[in-house]
Amino acid sequence: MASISNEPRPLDAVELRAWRGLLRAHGLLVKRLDAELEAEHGLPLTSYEVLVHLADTDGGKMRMCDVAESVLLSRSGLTRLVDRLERDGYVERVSCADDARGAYARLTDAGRAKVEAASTTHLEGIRAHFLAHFSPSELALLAEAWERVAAAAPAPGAPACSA
Amino acid sequence: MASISNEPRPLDAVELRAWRGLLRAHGLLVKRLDAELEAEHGLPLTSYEVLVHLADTDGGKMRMCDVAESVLLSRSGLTRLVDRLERDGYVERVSCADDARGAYARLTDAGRAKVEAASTTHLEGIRAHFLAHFSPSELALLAEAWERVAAAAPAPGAPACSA
DNA sequence: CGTCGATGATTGCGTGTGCAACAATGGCGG
DNA sequence: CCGCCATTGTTGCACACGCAATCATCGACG
Repeated sequence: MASISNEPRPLDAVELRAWRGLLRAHGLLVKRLDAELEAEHGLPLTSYEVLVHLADTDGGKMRMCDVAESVLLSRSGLTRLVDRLERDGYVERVSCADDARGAYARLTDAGRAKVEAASTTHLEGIRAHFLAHFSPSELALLAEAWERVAAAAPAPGAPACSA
Repeated sequence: MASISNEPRPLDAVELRAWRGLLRAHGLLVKRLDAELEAEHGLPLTSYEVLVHLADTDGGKMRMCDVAESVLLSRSGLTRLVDRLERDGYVERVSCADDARGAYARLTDAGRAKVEAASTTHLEGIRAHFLAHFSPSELALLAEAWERVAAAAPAPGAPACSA
């Protein structure tokens, strides 16, 4: 790419639309998907995200800090969130044998049922509100690009606890 | 794996990476840019967004509800945010003559100076962490796509007060 | 001209989240 | 083996935000 000077020239129109569009589209999408999930399943989007990440693993359990990194939450934030999920019976904490400090969040049967039920409508929402606006080749491009972005933006200070 | 019949087919790998990548990239980007802005100018990203939108208008003033819609905040949220910006001397409230209910948020000289100073580093951040990972044609594609997404996801219930 | 529903802005309250502090444990070097 | 620092998870506190209620005002209709 053209070497960028530190000159603060403003963004051109396309750059501006690409950036602000990201902010706006993301905000609208998340708000909408969260509202749908909340309305149809009484489940906030962040809670759903946690359950999905757990469901994607063998045994449906993950270390707390790994979950936190996966959903971009602070450890304290995840503690409270798992408190709520545990109260609702969707996950349970299990201590792990090899590290007495650590704790797993493990999906319960109810939690797995919940996430499967919620997935149905959530996936429809993602398709309708997001995927529908991109061609397959555009999606492939996006998938690649996000990885470039994420790779260049490491989670601050933490290469994750299970690195 | 549980055999589910009425479940819509799950996202394929590309769709999944496109969607989760959006969530993750957005989260990382916003966190990083917010941290930079906070560190170098003591200005949270949301506050900066408000100031920028004001600076983009003639006279540097906007109706409160328009600002709220622009930055995807609730009216109450914006009220508090403008409270803080006013306390810091970056904006001031001015009542408008033609609608006694309404109020403008108007950029002060200090606010304009602040947003210009912050823009310098913020634009660098956007270029370095976001724009740098896309080619010009990809940016053009994104700009278009976000508008399709946003057009299909109207702000719930409100076509904006100054529509 | 008076009334009524709609709209703009603010406030009370509840909630979700991050930061800093803490206790418990792991892992490493002396 | 012991001491020292890093890491994990939790808790206290503060803060930003949304929702619902409220007040003032606008616009329209009879």
